Amino acid sequence: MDSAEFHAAVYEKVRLIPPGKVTSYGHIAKLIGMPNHSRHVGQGADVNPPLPWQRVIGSSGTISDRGPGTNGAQRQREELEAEGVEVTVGRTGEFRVDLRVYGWFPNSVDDVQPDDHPNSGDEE
DNA sequence: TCCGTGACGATAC
DNA sequence: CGTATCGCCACGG
Repeated sequence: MDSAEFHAAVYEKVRLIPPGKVTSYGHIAKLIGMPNHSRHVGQGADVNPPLPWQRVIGSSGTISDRGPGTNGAQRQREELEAEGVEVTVGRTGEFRVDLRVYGWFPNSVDDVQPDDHPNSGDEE
């Protein structure tokens, strides 16, 4: 698979993420059949069109910080909250989403159905 | 070719 | 929750 195909595959998955939900880079990588390319998923972020990357965060529910001076993470937080996603802020200023509530991790995009509730019966 | 680096992941402590 | 280590792979120097 070429890098172009890779990015295209990532694009298809990311655009399927429903509003009010978030997933992780690793899961996107798994969906496209490359579970070890988690880092490349994010790496292609700047070469892809304006995808809803705000819904793609780390496996721990943390939003990556692009470094000081960048308001990207802050913007993502606002975008997510606008969609109804509760974003918390740690003492070190990191943004965090509760994956137990807002996580979107279907076994495959083929498993995603309009009438389905992939997150039903959660909580623990 | 090797090395450093990176919107990552998982495990160990 | 924090740091440390290893694994993964593409890119540039």
